[in-house]
Amino acid sequence: MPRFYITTAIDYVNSRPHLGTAYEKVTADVIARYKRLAGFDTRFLMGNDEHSQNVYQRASEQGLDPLAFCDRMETAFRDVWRQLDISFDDFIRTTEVRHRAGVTALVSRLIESGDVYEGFYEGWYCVSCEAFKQEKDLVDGACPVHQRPPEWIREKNHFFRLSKYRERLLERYAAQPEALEPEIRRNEILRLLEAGLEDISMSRTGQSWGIPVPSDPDSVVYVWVDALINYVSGVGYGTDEALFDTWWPADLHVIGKDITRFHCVVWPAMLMSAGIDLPRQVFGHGWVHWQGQKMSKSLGTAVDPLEAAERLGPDPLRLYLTKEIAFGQDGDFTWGRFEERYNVDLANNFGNLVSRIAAMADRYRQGRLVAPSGPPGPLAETAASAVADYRRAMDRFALHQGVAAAFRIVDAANEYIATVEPWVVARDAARAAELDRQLYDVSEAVRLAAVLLAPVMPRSCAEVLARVGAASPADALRLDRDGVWQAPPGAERRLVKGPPLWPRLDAGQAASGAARPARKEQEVRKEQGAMSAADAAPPQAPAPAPAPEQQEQAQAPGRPRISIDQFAQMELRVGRVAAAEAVRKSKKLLRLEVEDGAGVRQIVAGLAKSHPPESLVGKSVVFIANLEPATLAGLESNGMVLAASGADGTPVLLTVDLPDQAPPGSTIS
RNA sequence: CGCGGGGUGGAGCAGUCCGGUAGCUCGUUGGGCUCAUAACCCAAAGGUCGGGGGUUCAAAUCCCCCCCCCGCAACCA
Repeated sequence: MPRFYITTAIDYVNSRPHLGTAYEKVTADVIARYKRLAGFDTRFLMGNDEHSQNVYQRASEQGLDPLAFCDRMETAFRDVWRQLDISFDDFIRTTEVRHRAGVTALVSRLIESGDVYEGFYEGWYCVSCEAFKQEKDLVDGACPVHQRPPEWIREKNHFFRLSKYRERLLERYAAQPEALEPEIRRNEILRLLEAGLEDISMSRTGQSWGIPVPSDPDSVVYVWVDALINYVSGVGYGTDEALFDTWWPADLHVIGKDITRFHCVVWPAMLMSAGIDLPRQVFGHGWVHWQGQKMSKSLGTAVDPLEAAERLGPDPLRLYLTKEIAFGQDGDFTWGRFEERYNVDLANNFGNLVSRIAAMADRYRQGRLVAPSGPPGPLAETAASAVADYRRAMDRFALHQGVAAAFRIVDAANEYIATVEPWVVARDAARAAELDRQLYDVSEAVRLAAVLLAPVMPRSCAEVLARVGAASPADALRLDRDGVWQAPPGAERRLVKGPPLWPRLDAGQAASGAARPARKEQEVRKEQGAMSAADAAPPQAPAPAPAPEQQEQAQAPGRPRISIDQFAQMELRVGRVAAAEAVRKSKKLLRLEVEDGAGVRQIVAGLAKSHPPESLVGKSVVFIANLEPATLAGLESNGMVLAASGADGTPVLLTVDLPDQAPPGSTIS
C-alpha cells in the first residue's frame, strides 16, 4: 500500500488557537482523510512548539513551571482539535524526549558535516530589559524604557552555513518545481535565493529553556531550528530507525505562507547538510481574514473556531473553510457568509436532498429500494465525471474545486428529481420499474456525494451513508470501491428517515441576538457517546456572535487614573496649520507647519490616510507642545497633533470649535 | 521603483499554470413542481474579464507598458 506522510506547522503555545490556526489543521486534515480514502497508508503529524522564550516568560508570569504551562496548553489545543475532528495520528511536543533525541542527533550531523561554526552576535544589550536593542531604538544613547545606557555585548553563537546551499536549493526548485506550491510562493523563494543567502545563527546562549547544542552545553538550539526538526523526530529520527525509514521523506508539509522561508530554504539546507532526503512537497496556504481584515487577537478580530463550530457544527465550519476559500489563496470569513453557505449548501441542497430521497423511499417503497435491471439513468454519468474531477482536483490539493465537484452530484440529483417527477410515476403501477430506477439512482448519487465529502464532513457523511443504507461503514471507505456507481440489478438497500441534518436558519435566527447556543447541551450529548442524527445537527437555536461593540466594551479596561498634576505636565495648546504637505515615501505621514503663537514649528503627523493636506491648512488644532522631538521619515517633529481614533483606527483630527476666540498659542486646561 | 496580494454582470468569488462559446453563489424578474428543511427545478435580465499595446486563426488566460485598491515593512510622537 502506498504511504503518505503529512504534517502541519507545530504551533506556538502562547495563546489558544484561533480560526487561522484551525484553518491549517482542517485543510491538512481534509488532505489526510482524502489520502486515506484514496487508499494511502497515511500518517498525519501535528504538534506544539514549546521552546520559545515567550512561552518561558508567559509561564513565569503565571507563576508556572514552563513545562506545566505547556501541559496546560496542550490540553487546550487538543481539545480544539478534537472538537473539529482533526484526525492526526501523532501529536509531538518539542519538550518530549524523542524530540530532544532527534534534535541532538540532527544537530550533531550538522556539526560533523562541518557546516556549523562559532561566531559572535554583537549589539547593544539592556540588562534591565534582557534584550538586545537596535541602535535606532536608543534615545540619547540610553534604553528608552529604563533610561540607562546599554552594554555592548558579544554573544557567542553557533552559525549554520546556509549560504553554502544556495546553488543546490536553486537546482532543486528548477528540477522539481512541485516541491513548493503554490507557484506564487515558489517564485518568492526563488527570488530570495537569487538575491543570495546569509548564514544563520542557530543557537542562543544564556537560556536554559531549550535543547542544548551537543558540542556546547551552554548554548541551546535556536527555536526555529529546533521546531523544524519535529518533522523527522516525529517519525523516529534519532530514536526509531525502522519507523523513520518507513515514513521519511514526508510527502507534504502544510504551512502558512509566512513561513515558507524556513521550510523551503532553511529546512532543506539542514537536511542536505545532514544527508537526509528532502520532503517531497511544501504547500503554503493563505490567510483567513475576518470581514476583510487580518485576524488579530489584540484587535479583537480573531474568530474562535470553537464558537463557529458550536454555532452550526464542526462539519459546516470545515466545509466553509475548504469550499469557500481557494486553497493557496487568502480567503474571508464572516458570520453572515458562514450562515449563508450553511443554508445554501447544507440545509437547502445536500440536507434537503437526503430528506427527499428518504421520504420518497419510505412513502413509495417502505424504505426498501431495489435496483432494477436495465441501464442506469443519467445520474450515473454525471456522478462518474464528478468523481473524476474530484480526484483530479484533490490530487493537486485544489480542495475547493474537489468539493465543488462533489456538490455537482447533489445539484444533479435535485435537478433529476424535478425532471422525472417520481411522485407522478408513483401513481401509475405499470411504471414501477421506472420508479425503482429513479429512487435507487438518487439514493446512489447521495451515497457517492457522501463518500466524496467524507474527508471534509466526516461526521455528517457517516450519518448520510447510514440513512441511505450504504454497505461500507463510513470509517472504512475506499475510493476505488466506494467511489464508483453501484447499482447492480437486484441490489437492495434500506433507507431511514430522520430529522433534518442541517435545519435551515431563518432570517430571524440569523439576524437576532438570541441566546448563545447551549454548549452544555452539546457536551452532554457528546458524553453520552454514540453518534446519532441529533449529534450531527447543530443546536436548535444557533445564535450569532456577540456584536463587536459588546466585545470591545468587555475588553476596555482603560488606564489607571492620574492626578491633576500629572495631567498638568502636558502642555496642550492651540495651533493653526499654516502649511501641510504629504511626506514622500510615506503613506500616512503629513508634514505640518503649525503656528503656535510664538512662531512656527514643524510637526509630522500620521493623518495622510484620512485628511488631505490641503484640507488642513487654516485649521485650528490641538497639539502637545512639550513633547520631546522625534525624527520621522527623516523629518524632525516638534509636538503631536491630537486626533481621535475613529472607526478601524483611522485618525479623526480634533479641531477648535471657535478658532477666533482661541488664537494660536492658547493653552488648554 | 521597499516586499507582496488583488481589480471578472448589483454583491461575494472561481477560472489564469495547460489560450478555444465567461462559470459559481447570493440578489432581481417571470414561470413550474409538491417528494422535501417555504426547500427544489426551469427561464430571463445583467459582464468593454481595470486601461493600452503585442503574439496568435483564437487571449480573462501568454508578453510589454500604464492606472487603481489592499495588506506587510519603515518611521504611525
